Amino acid sequence: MRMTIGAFARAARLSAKALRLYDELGLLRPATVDERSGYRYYDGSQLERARLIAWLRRLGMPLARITRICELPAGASGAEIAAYWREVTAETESRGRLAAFLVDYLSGRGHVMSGTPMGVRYAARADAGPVRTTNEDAAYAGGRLWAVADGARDGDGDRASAAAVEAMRTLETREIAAGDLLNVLTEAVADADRAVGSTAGGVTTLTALLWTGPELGLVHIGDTRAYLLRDGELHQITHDHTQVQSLLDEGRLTPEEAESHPDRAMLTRALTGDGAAADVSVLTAVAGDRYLLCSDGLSTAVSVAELGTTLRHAASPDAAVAELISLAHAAGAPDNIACVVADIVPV
Amino acid sequence: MRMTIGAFARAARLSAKALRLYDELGLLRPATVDERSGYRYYDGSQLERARLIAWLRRLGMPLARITRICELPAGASGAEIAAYWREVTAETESRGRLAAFLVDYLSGRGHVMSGTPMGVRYAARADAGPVRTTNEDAAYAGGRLWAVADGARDGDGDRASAAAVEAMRTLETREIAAGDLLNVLTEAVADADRAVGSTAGGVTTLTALLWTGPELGLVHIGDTRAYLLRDGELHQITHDHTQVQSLLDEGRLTPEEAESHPDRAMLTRALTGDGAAADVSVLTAVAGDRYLLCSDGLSTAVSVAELGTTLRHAASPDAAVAELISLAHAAGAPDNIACVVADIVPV
DNA sequence: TTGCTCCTCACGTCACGTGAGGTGGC
DNA sequence: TTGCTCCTCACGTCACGTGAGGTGGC
Repeated sequence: MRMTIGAFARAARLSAKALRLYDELGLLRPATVDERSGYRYYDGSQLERARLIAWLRRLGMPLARITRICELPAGASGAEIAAYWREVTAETESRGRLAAFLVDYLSGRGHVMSGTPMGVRYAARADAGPVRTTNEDAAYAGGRLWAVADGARDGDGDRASAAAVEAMRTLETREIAAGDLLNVLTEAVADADRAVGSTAGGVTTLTALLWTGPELGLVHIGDTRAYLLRDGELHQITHDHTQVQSLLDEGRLTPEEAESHPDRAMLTRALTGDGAAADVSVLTAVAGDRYLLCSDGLSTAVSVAELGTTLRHAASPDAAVAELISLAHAAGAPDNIACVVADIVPV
Repeated sequence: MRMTIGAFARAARLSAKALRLYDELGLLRPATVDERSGYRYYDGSQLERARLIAWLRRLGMPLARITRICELPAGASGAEIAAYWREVTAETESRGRLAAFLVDYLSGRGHVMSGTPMGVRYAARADAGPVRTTNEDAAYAGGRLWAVADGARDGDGDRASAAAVEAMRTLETREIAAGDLLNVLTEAVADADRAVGSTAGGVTTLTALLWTGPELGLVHIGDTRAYLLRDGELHQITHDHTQVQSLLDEGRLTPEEAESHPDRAMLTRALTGDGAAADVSVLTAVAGDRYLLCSDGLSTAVSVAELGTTLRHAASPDAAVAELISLAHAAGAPDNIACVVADIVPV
């Protein structure tokens, strides 16, 4: 069935202008072109391809990628489209995190109290545990930066976690302009990710806090965690990047099922060296706050209730870290444990 | 603090080229411009605005909209950004539905069986129920189209549901090219939405099936439902667009809590006359399939188990419709009921 | 013959990136 | 004085939309 460009455009729901462009690019050539007049004639059998192109354009796919997909057999092209859409979703999610942060930041602005000047006290420990002889966990606490990282057991995990924490340590001395905290943290994570990439295939989680006055920057990727004890109540302030947490979020798993899930440790995000998608946010600290950063070696061995009790009663960060690690040992924790406790105190 | 364009660009994480454009557009003017050399000088206090612009650009917001947001006070600008992001999310979701459909379609292509030629048998009824005297529900069944619609009780609901179904009826006679079913359905929903818009503020749900050979187009928006009985098993093939369903999906509600939720009828999507976001998909019918379309008047009064039993045992679509409606009456259903049953039969 | 459709330029949109070629400031 | 930075064009990118001005086909 011979169709003019106009008829074909209407049937395929594309503009004539677009069809002329696709002809020029070689993406969709007319069946015949009249030599004298230059009129393009399409065949009805070309409609299927034209409609696929129209759909993919509506998805926002660039023409270069559409060209590649059109070369593929039907089964493979479906997989390619699914892959494209996963990319779009991932990118939208990462922009969504930025949007959420911005909204928070703009609504909270102006609330900054002059308040009492505050200082910090802190303690850190990375423990190989009673069972393992190697330590893939890293912990660090300094005047401004507190961090834990948990390297994957297979491969170069110990070096990956150490490299990530080491990269973050440049933040200890870096000057940070007001309002630039989020940018600085994002850059630091990118640096840490590159540092991880330079190990031989190492993978690690990272959870870190950066103290800059009442503002406290939080960076998080993987299943290490940050908790805040404020006014006697313990809050988990990070969200695990694990398969199990995703299933929980979607309501496809109950908390009880999650605890005994065989793939409990399967991460959905981590520092791998090829582009980090960490959560980055900014909190406002209050004198009296006590922060806990820890690897899953602690959070799976010790219940939230016990974490809370210990943090409430420990006299100092040092004491808290020591007690938490002996609690984990008492529970028979087979895994490495990284643990940092930091207090915000009036000065 | 006076800064050159280069220093300011580095601090704000924008390019010098971008800053020159923003100057020209009036979005971000330099504090001073040297008359002789044309050099731009910025003040440190302008960094906050520059950083906000940089963040919004990273979100993908057009400069025109950024300009409007920069005029707003901090609180209002947060709300505006949240509104923008909701738009982005809604648009991405609608593209995501298209992507999912495309992937399905391309993986399923080639599976089309030559098989036995198939015909259809169908019955429809819209019942005012024993309690109500008005009927906001509409039901229709013809040789190709089967549809139910449930108008909102306040306002022009009866006319809205009738208008939506009436608009869809043009599909009964419309010629549909192979592979064009999705486009045709999308257009028909847009027409139905416009028809609803021409009633005085009416709002309605719509669930419809269009029979075109082994392919069966499905259109769905709101809390009317479609079920499929195949091989003795009943499947719900639509997903309610209600608040309660969203809470269920997010795992914030158990199925038991959902049943007694006070806002059970609160819709998240419907035909309102200002742009429809209906789910559109294509199924492949099999001889022996029995389809049920119904309004919530039936699905809330009669359990899924009873629906299944009735559909399994009824000898004909007519008998099934009659039995389902008397079951609903027996359960004391106070609401209107729209109900369509259609069979795919070998000929 | 009259519309309608088709053709090819060519410019506009959007928000820049990336030179080219020249000058100002320390 | 030597680099470095700044300036203004100007073109390229992406996928078209929208004319202008002219011609082909029934």
